[in-house]
Amino acid sequence: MSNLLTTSDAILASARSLITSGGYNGFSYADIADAVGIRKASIHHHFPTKVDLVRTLVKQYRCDAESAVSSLEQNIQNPLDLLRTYADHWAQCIEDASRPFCVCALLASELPVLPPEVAAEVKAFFCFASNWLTSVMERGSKEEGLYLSNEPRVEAEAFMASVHGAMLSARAYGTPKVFATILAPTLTRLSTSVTH
Amino acid sequence: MSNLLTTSDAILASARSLITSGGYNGFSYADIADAVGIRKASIHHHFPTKVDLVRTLVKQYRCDAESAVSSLEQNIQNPLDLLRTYADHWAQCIEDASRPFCVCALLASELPVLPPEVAAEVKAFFCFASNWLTSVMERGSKEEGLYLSNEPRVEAEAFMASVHGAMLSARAYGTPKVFATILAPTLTRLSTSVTH
DNA sequence: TTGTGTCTACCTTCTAGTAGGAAGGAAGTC
DNA sequence: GACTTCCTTCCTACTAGAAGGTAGACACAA
Repeated sequence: MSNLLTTSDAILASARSLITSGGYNGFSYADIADAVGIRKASIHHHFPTKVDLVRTLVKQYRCDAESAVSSLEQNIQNPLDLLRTYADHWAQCIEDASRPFCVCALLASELPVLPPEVAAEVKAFFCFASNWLTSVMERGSKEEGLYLSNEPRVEAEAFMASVHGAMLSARAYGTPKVFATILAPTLTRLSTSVTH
Repeated sequence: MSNLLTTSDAILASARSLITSGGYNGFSYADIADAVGIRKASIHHHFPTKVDLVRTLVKQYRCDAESAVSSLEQNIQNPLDLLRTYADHWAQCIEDASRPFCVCALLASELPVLPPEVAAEVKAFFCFASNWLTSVMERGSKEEGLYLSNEPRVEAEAFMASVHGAMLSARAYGTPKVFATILAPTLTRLSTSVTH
């Protein structure tokens, strides 16, 4: 019941935290029950099956990202600043350990064993992120601020891959700073071109 | 037993394939028993616990990588060619779907819920890969062939992150070719520097 | 009086792991 | 050669606990 959020929200929040730790098969309804302070059966009332829960979670994650992106676009016009803000967002999440991993990046690694409904939502997130980054790259190269060496779509995919790979490295080394260290050169390269 | 490999090798091979599909919590001894054609209890004879099995697997994976790298170094001198071969290796694995993911990259995403012994082996692999790539970058910038915009260590980490992120994208989109598409610009950038 | 949220109690299936025995080979002893 | 002993490998049969999920009752509010 509702202190700040509804039980259903608390379940989703707990599930997200558990998924970012260990993926789809790394948590159970019992774990959520412990974290939220209710019984397993109560979770089934809100989300009849685990698939329902995670599908809802990923869909909501994507919707949140979509609205965050559109409010970002209203506040920041410069494409390079948009990319910087995007990278900073993840850098902060990793430093704070609040949300140390992108839910969808983590679930993507488990894709072959994910229930199809969940897998579809994860794919949809990748498409959304790629499309947005591509649009930012396009604007940056047409207008000003970004120097692309390849087509916008390719630069977008490469940028997203760097972000996801850097998350993995930060987790593997246990040193959050490595995320920013990896991303900084990528951003520098997009903002200017050095001659040899 | 023993057509081409011992039972113990067959178990390890099966476990690796299962881990690359769904991670540490994504497979069970029953899955391996089905795949290898023996009973669960027989697996426990070779690897008393699941931790034993996966620790052995990851350690062997790292040792294989170390010997593969040192034989690579004997055949290929040019640093850029080394990086290209490294990227090609993974591109082929992903295309063939034989080993579509680096075991350690996948396990790294689950690190927080991994048994400590396994987590330590995964970290050791990251350190090995990073050290090797750093040495390649150093040689490439000192001798010839590579144009680095940053310190060798940073370039190495960024390169590794690109590889891991590209694996994730290839899996998410279900299109293996995206791996090569993402890596190609990175290799081009290291091989030459474009002016604007 | 109908719906919502929670509970206890239970079910089935899967989980890693154990106990103990059967089969077979290798090696030593007579 | 025959016998014993040991070791390895695999088996059947089992355990305890965790997994996802269900049934049905209680409380309370609209």
